Amino acid sequence: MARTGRPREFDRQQTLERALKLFWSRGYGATSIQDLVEALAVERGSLYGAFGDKRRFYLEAVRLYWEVYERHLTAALDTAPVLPALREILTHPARLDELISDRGVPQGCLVGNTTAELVPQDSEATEIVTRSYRRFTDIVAGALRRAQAAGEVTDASSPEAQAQLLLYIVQGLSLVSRAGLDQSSALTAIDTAVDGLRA
Amino acid sequence: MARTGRPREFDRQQTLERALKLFWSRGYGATSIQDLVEALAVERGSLYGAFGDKRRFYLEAVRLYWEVYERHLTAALDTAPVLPALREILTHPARLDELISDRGVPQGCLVGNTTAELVPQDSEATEIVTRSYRRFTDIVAGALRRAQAAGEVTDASSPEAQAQLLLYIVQGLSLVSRAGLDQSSALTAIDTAVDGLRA
DNA sequence: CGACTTCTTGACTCGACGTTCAAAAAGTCG
DNA sequence: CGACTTTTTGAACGTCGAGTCAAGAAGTCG
Repeated sequence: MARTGRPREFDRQQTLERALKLFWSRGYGATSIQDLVEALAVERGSLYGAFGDKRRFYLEAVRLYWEVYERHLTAALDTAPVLPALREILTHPARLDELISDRGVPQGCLVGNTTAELVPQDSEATEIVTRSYRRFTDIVAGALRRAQAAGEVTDASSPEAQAQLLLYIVQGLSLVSRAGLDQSSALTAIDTAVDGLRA
Repeated sequence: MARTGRPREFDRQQTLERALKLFWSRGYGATSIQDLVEALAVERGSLYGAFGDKRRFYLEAVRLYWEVYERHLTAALDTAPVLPALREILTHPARLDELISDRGVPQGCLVGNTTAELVPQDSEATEIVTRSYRRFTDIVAGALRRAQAAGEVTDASSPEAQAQLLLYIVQGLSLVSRAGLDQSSALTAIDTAVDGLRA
């Protein structure tokens, strides 16, 4: 099956990453196709050709966001001890360095933003978000289970309950931070949470 | 100062409350003036006359939302012991019974939704949201301080840090719940959080 | 080269949205 | 009643957004 026809002039992956940044900082509804055309330097028709309509484009960006985040999460928690890694994860709820190397960090977590804007009305978005949350708790619970067995984390609660609580904290922090972050009070709150897990 | 002119035919407060419900369930951007006209049974011009433009209308609804929530919060925490009340608050993050007596509960917390949608772009929304979060932590920290003094809550962390953490948890729970709530796992996570505060 | 396929470009369509406005209606005040 | 004020009503306006499309460009294949 030979590839024929005029070759694409832009890098699809790179364009998707740039679109992700824009969607991330402005949200789905507030980002117009025109904004994307200007920011990505790709004409409307080409975007439609490569990514489908706006909704599909956005959902693909969200999936990419989560893939990157999940890689970071898994890597960070694949070490002992777990609590310092957890603290790091809570401290940088949206630090996807690979994607945001240049500008300042966009606001909040894209999965959380999607939850606020499209869930539950959009069923496909709901599915993506639900799966992402599920993955988060599975990965974190796994790490906590090992840490409980190692005596690092208290077994007063199940790893699943602890992981669920951590999901709430990450998402809450990520959301509330949009309104302006008092770093020191956020850090002491995070320490309070982490200390609560200590055996 | 006599009131003259044609009297208003609709109840401003009641209309504001109904608009609040609509904004709450659909969000700011996704709620059109036409939606409001139909749901409130008030014509466009009358809405503009009574509430100003859409943005002012929405912000007034958010302010009302917070006033009601703050009353509930203050009342709930004005008792000892504090932890059961806190558990209740976490369990019903958006239970404003006065406003939503009929239909099902709209999704999430309106202040949190506003944060995701308008903050930080809209400075007035940012101000309202910031003040609401500040009030929450002040009220909760006050209750926790009394509870620490009474020996009910651990003093391993400051009341302020504990309150900040609780803000994250409430907002995170409220947000994540939009994607579908597994009641039992949410409850055990909440219990994990509350148990972590126990002295 | 010539047929074929895919991508590019930007003008265009079409609907939805927030907002305005003029005329009529319904009160108060003297 | 008649002057005055405010509200009601719904049509109209201008803007903007998502999505389409036709014509041309740039490749591959035989």
